[in-house]
Amino acid sequence: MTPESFIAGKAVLAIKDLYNTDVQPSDIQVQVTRKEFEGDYTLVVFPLLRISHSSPDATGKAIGDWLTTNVPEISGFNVVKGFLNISLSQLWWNELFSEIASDPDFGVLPSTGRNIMVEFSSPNTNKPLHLGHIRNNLLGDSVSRLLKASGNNVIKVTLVNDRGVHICKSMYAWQKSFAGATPESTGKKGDHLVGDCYVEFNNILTREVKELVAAGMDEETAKKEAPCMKAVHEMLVKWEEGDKEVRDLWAMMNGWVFDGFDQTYKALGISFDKVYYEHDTYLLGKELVQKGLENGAFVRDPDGSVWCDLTADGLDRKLVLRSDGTSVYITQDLGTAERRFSEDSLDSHVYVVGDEQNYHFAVLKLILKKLGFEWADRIYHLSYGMVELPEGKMKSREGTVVDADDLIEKMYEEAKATSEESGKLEGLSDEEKEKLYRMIGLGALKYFIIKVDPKRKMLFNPKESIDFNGNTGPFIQYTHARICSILRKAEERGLMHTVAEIPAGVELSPKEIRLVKLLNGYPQKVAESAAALSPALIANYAYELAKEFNQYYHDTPILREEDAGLLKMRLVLISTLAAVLEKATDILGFSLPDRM
RNA sequence: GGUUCCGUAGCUCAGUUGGAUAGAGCAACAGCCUUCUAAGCUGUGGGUCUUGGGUUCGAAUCCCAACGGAAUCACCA
Repeated sequence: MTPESFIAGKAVLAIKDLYNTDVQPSDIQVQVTRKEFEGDYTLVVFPLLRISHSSPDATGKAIGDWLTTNVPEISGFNVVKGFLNISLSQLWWNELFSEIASDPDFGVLPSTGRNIMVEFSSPNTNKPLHLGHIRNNLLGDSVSRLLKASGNNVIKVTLVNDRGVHICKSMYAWQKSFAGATPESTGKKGDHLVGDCYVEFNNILTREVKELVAAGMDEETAKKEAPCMKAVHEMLVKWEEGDKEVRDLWAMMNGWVFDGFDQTYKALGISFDKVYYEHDTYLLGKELVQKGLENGAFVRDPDGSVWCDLTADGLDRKLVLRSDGTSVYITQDLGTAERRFSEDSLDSHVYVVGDEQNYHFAVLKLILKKLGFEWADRIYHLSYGMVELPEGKMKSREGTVVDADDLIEKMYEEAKATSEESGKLEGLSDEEKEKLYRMIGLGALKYFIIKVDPKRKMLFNPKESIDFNGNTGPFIQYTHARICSILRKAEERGLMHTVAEIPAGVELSPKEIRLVKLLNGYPQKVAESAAALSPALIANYAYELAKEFNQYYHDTPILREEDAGLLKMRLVLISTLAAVLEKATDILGFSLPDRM
């Protein structure tokens, strides 16, 4: 039981006794007392005034008196402007502390038995990953970990967009300008090579459009009539027909890209349980069109196209099948959703996709509902904002994208430079050092991305890069390293630190109580965070906990403490802190070093 | 134009069922390493929470309007 609910429960009894009125514990507002006031938890009395028919102060005092008299765990109170600040006894804190410290599964929520699929990353295979993809990947990975920590079975999947015009463009440009070039021959990572082809295609297109416009054609038409565009569409048709030459080229170039992506995923520490490829799934959903026509959800226009009318829901009419009988993007999304829910017995499905597709997902859910799928309500679009640069959106054509591989490497370099400067890593092997630099660089990057509320767009300034001081991943890593350092030294001295060894009657200081309070809030934070699909809440929690420890560390002796009981208690406390920090950052997707 | 989202310190961001004097980090300035790791700690300055109304004991938070920004509304994916 949390202290909040404990106090609320007792307050219910107090109100019954004092005012002869029945209220529910949920009617009682209890929050952690703000730093500047004395007390541990605060009961807000304003909502109770209509029951007490008395002033805020008098009501607070009456309830406070009742609680201190009747509840041994409550040791005192004060009332400030309608806020009843309650202090809990040392005994209470000792018990709560040992409960938390002795539970190895603290913060692991009970199993829900629910199967949740999380789709994220879902890259196109015509260019390498950039910072925008990093946000998607890190969010998806972290949300998966979060949902798992809250007791769900999580299936991480990605849908690779490996077919379509975009990849044909790269293929065409390769034939035209790069024929024969391979990752091996150029020494380029495969996805980057294919990305170069894509850029080259745009150069060709621009050139051709310019010529056509110079010859008197308007730009719109020129973009369609350009020889390279026509060639690309021809290529797409050939691909669909299964033309061997086109398919071979496609398979080869996609292979390069997959190799490149694998390296990036590995560097980010990200993996999937299942990989879907669009060339396998893009025809799904057609049978659902038939179903929709039968149950009246869809209508067929005279030209043969099929639509879903969503105007009654405040949206537009949505095309689900072209007049030529081919499907559109949403058709395959309908089909894949249906297939996944039945194949994997899903209870819900989270799609990590940028907020530019909010409309698409609103439409998707609505149509699925109209098709009669009750699970449509359990589809969640984890919509996140774009990553912007100081000069605005990233534009691959203007060369303003922040490349994922470059950024990861840069973070590693900075971690290395900072570490070498500090000179604290003496005695570690080169291999261990390398591992550490990677860990710190990745921690900095991941925390930087994850700490921001997903739904907000965020800004990345390449010039300022990502900090290693202050509210950052390395700060949390550093905190952990500090704790480990103390525990190492304690071990060298043969000092054990188990809850059982703490003598009875050891008193927690106000700062220690603050730490226990924070620790105590962790499970609830996980639950809240999962409900909101926002790992940012965990990130902020981890920072708060680390910050609180550093303040505590600064003015509280641990190994130098002479009182053996206090020393034991403090060792237990800091090892519990380290454990919770590890759990929290594990959800965020990065690791904490033992030293740095 | 319709719909949706956003607007908090110079900058980047917290602030979640409405609660006390709106908080961190960065940047600036002033301190703290002979003492458990200074990637740390302490302090100073910095705010019309875009604006104006409303709801109420109480609003950054909820409602309405205005202003500013973003996304989207394809027989594209």
